[in-house]
Amino acid sequence: MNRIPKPTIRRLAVYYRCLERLSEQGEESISSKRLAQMMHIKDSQVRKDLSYFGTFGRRGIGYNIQYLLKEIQRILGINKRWKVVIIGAGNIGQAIARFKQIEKHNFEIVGVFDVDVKKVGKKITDVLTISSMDDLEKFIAQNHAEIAVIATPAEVAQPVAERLEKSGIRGIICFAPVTLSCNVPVEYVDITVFFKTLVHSVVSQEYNI
Amino acid sequence: MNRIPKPTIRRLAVYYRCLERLSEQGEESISSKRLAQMMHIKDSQVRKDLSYFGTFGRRGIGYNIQYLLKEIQRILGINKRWKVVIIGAGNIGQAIARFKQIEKHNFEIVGVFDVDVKKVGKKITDVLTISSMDDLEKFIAQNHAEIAVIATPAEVAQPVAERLEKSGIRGIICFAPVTLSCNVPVEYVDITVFFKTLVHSVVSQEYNI
DNA sequence: ATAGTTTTGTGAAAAACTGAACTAAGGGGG
DNA sequence: CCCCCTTAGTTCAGTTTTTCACAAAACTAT
Repeated sequence: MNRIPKPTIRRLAVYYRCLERLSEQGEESISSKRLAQMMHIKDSQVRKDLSYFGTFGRRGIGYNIQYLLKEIQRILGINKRWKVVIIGAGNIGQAIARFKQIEKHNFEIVGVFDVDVKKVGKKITDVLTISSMDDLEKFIAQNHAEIAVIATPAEVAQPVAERLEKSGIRGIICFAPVTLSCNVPVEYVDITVFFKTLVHSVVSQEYNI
Repeated sequence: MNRIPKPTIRRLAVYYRCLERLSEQGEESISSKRLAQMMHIKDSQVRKDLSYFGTFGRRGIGYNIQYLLKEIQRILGINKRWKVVIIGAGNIGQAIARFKQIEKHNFEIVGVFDVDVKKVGKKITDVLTISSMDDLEKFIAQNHAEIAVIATPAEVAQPVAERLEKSGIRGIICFAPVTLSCNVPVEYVDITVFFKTLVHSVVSQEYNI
């Protein structure tokens, strides 16, 4: 199987989002052209992206929305429920824990952990209470959590990642501003990086006038 | 001036983060090789990225950390203080408003807005109180805010973006799961997309064994 | 049927990005 | 001073990703 571009995977997740929206609006099918317009990309990009995985459309017609949703679900691996633990109950950790959208997309937050003993026991939502870091490994094993969110300060992110990996976690979303060394896939989300790249676009636009 | 790759800009923000860390540790200079190792990329990539903007190092020696920090600051446009408004005081909006890292990086959150009249007047931090959407345009003009964070539900993101653009906002960070139509730069941060791309890596790893 | 229109899937070309290799500096030690 | 090691800047080749362009398929109307 030939390699699939990383940007293609990202776009697949965005196609999914568009298709959900269209589905809610009662639409039944869509063309690559319209889907591309929704995302401000080229229609050929949409078709190429999908063609990496098979043929899902019908010439002259377009794509059946429900069918394509199912297929993208399968391709991305979101056709099963994933259990997620969050490490670090600061601003970001708590926001993620409370973020409804994640639950809706087949991710279930099963635990939130913090080193701060004053935070342990505090309720985050109706069903989530902050646990102690001491219980991390046991909890992950007992609950079969496979995904972890690192929302700790940068200094402790690496050791935390190592504990997670040893406990059987299979993928990490890292909000800490560090590059981790570990053998499971990691997605980095450094919020400040988005701010910085944004202002670069803002200031460099000035010269293009 | 020839176009600069978007990935280069993103990496520049990450170089900055690494240099800050090194600076805190009392380091004075660094080689492209070590910087590359910190980020798990190739050293030639580091040199290539920097060379788009000038020559900042000394052969045989490396880069002076303080000098390179200043230069990247200038390149990215974070050598001035940017005023930021946040639209939507839900989970994400509030978390961003309270997020210390952003303030540290020369972004100042000056206002938080929500349509919910029950939220208006509520304190988010010592200095931030939720304002009414009715006051948005006047507030942006009076406070000279240039950056906005959209943390609203998807349905209202587009009209909000249009109001922001008309009010003089020059760049938008969009947490809402939509693609906006507007004439100012936008950075999209759809948290659920990160979860989805992550699990794709996780499941596709299974086959690569 | 047949012609016309729409739209997919795909191979090939173009563009964008990365990486290896080379050249030129810079410093240290004998 | 000369040799050797280190490391930045640059060039060019290789790889990846996007875009183009067109054949094939499917529907509509006549």
